[in-house]
Amino acid sequence: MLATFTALAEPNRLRIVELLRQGPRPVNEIKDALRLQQPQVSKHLRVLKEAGLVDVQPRAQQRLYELRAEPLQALHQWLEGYRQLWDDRFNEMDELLAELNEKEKNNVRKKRH
Amino acid sequence: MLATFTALAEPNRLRIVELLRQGPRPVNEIKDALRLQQPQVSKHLRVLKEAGLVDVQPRAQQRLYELRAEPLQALHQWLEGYRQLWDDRFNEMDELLAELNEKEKNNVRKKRH
DNA sequence: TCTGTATATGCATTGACAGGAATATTCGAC
DNA sequence: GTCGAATATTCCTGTCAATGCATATACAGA
Repeated sequence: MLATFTALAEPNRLRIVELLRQGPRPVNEIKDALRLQQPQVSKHLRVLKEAGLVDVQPRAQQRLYELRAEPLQALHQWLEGYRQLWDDRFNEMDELLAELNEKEKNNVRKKRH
Repeated sequence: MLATFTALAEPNRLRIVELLRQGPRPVNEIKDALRLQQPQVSKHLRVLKEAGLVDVQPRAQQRLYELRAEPLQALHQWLEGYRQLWDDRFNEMDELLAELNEKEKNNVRKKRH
């Protein structure tokens, strides 16, 4: 998870990932599409690869880089654990709990006096 | 998006977010739970706040920090755009496209000869 | 108003990392 | 095996950000 965030926390790497969403690309195409220098592209791709975000397949002297599903899927799943923050179903549950808490407070007050 | 990744690309900040998943917490509680020094907690919370990931509500001299839904939901949604990478429904579509491509290639060959 | 508690900020140090330029490697074509 | 195209690596430099420590601010209570 951390590794994924770290890899994506760099503007050009994020752009590369967004580009690769449309399919595998050789280094040169990435370089042209994003107006980067070739060495920087290679370096960013290295980082992305080490983070497991991309895979390479050699095609003659070219290297086709493609997105890997796993880390992104894992991230997606991780966020599911936070769904309660915005999901209505859970907001209803919140209200339910709030109600229960209200009653509880009242009970406590009654006991105190 | 980038801002969210940047904010979460730091181990202790990620831990803070994961802790806050269980509900709002004052600074001191975070500090104790994660064994950090109070100033660093405040600083990390500042970054998280500037990234829109948390909100604060003063409670006397305490500050309750709580997660905000929006950036995480946005991230979740962003990942939906990559779902095709792992979603079976889309894999089937891939196969379909691959089939079409095969046929196309054959057509091209026929035209050439 | 003084005190203690909770939190924030300032400053100095340090390490990580991105960019640029030059160079190295790989591999197919001839 | 030489050449050129595609890609990777190295070295250098500057910048940014995390940490530790010290200190400042905010606020409640006596």
